[in-house]
Amino acid sequence: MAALLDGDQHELDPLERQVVAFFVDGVRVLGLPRSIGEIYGLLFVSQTPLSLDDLVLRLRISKGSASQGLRMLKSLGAVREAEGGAERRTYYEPAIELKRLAGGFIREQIRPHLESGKAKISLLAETARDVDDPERRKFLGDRVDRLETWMRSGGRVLPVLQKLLGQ
Amino acid sequence: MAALLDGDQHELDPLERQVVAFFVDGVRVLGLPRSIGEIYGLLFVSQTPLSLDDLVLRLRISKGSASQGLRMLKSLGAVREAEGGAERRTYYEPAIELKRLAGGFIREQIRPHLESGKAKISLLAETARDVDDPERRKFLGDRVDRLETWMRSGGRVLPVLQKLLGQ
DNA sequence: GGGTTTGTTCAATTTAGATTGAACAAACCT
DNA sequence: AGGTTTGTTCAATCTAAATTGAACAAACCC
Repeated sequence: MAALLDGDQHELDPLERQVVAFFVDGVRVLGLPRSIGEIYGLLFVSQTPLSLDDLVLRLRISKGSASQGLRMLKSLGAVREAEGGAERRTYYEPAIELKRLAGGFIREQIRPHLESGKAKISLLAETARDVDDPERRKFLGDRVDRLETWMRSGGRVLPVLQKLLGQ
Repeated sequence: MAALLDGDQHELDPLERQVVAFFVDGVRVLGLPRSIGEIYGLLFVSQTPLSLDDLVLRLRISKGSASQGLRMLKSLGAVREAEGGAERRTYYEPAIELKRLAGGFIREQIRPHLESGKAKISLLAETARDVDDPERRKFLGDRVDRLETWMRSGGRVLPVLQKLLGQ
């Protein structure tokens, strides 16, 4: 029978809620969905690894959300499957080294956009070269150069960022 | 009478559309609304400063969007009011120095979150100190320390970022 | 084989937040 | 004064993206 008064033993305690809320805010700043913050947050306060079903039960999110959220967190290098447990189901634990977290985010979220940005600028440069009016063409060439400078700066900054965060 | 065949002289030409689309994608990565990218993008390709009405007319966005978008862009230091023109209405031009753009973004979007993050971690630390079970308390203390380390790293990185982008 | 557990996929739904547009205010004119 | 231009505000609407949940698949059991 279902528990009376909704007195679920599944609910988060106040501390867990505080931590989860912290990470929900955190990932929003990074432009990631709320569920990512909830999942990572709960893993972060947990003393033991958690399974997908644990996340569904305690966070009251759907299996779909939990599955997709874990996939993204794995691709970011922010969670890993726990070793050991000869169990059937897999348990997850958080990566807590900033170096790894920042590295995954840069690799998965920033670099791809930087690359596609460079490609779009190349196309832009072509379009700008075909402009008839010489003065307009010159102006556009300057703007395109400016964009290329931005991208170069971005490319130079990322490795430094990674190095500084790896400590 | 309205123009026949929707042959508006207001529509963006293909090059302008390409540039606007570039910035729309760009600001989405930064978590800013589409209209911000449209406005900055059109200013960026324009050889002359543009007024709020110019933006409304050419981008076909509402006056509300244009007004709020310009306000945010001003707060980010990404646009400024053009000098000269003794006109009544104000004209805007884009800031194109990466140093200024990155500085504004860091000041307006990143630092506030970093500060509020530190505050939330302090509260978290208090909550964690009150936990009864000693083992649990120790674990949570470690996690809180980890968060504090992250924030310190973040704080150290920002000035370096600004310095590197200012070139 | 059938039954159970664990996890994935994706069309339909929900929701957060961006956009609209009408009312309002401010600054100018004659 | 009243009229016009320029820009702001904010409740209502719209839309893009996150979430759901049911169907499906895969891996194990007996």
